[in-house]
Amino acid sequence: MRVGYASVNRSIGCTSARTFRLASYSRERLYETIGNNLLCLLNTLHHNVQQGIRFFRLPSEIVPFASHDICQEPWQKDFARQFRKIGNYIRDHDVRVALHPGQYNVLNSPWEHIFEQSYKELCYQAELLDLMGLDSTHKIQIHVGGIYDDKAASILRFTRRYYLLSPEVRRRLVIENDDRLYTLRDCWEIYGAVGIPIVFDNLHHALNNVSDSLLEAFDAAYSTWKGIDGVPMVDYSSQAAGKRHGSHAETVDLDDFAAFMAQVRDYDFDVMLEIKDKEASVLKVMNSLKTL
DNA sequence: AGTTGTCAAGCTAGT
DNA sequence: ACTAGCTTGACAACT
Repeated sequence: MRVGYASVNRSIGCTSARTFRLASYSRERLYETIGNNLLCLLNTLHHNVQQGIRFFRLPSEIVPFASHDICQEPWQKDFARQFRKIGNYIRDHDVRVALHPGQYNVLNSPWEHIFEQSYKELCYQAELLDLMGLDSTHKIQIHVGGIYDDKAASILRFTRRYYLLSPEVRRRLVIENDDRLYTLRDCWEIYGAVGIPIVFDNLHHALNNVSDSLLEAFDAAYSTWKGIDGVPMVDYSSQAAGKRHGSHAETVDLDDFAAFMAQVRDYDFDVMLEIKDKEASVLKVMNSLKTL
């Protein structure tokens, strides 16, 4: 089992999510930023590997504005060597990476241009992984989208849009149950229609479910992953004490985590921690697993 | 050097 | 009609 964290390392002093304002866009600014982001990414992966961390969510901002109309630069060609180098490092060290586009990525929007824009972002993210030469176990994870007063119609719209996606995007795309709109059971319905794997999120399930137990939901999500997808991915987070529902805790609660693991001990999966202190919690969890 | 409003973008629920 | 909050963090303009 790999244990990972999202996007930004808190201790090494660089970030591979540097960006800039659209108003200050220029080819020079873009290339300088991509160059720095890729250097930091390799640095981050290296630090992860040295600590035994082999699961990492890449930031969406590695190439800022890549899916925006303003970006016409051939960055794919101009940074091909750097991408290949990072991909080689990932494969050589048995690291798994994933991507998680932001809240503006909505495949099932009734508005065609929002779908088109979301699709462009997915193409960019798939391209990142393709340029690294990574196989289909390296995923892109999204939420189902909006409801628009008609969940059944919106689920149907998602499935229709899914078939419009390129094979390069589809082989990597997975959906996650969210904290308010689409439950694991809703995701399961979509899986039944198009066969897309489901990422189980424990906190979202706790906040948003019909009547399914954690184990029922986990098992259902688990069964949607095929060999070509790699072992299932799971998002794990703890509720921040005293904060509003759904906000992520500052650091992992090892008792909660142990209770979670006790329920799913028979499954092999990779777990992504969505916890504010990032790799610090990963190290805590990895350490606790030795004695579990 | 530190602070804070804003950032390319969508949607929902609550005021 | 408007806004906080979302997987979030970082930029840039101001003290």
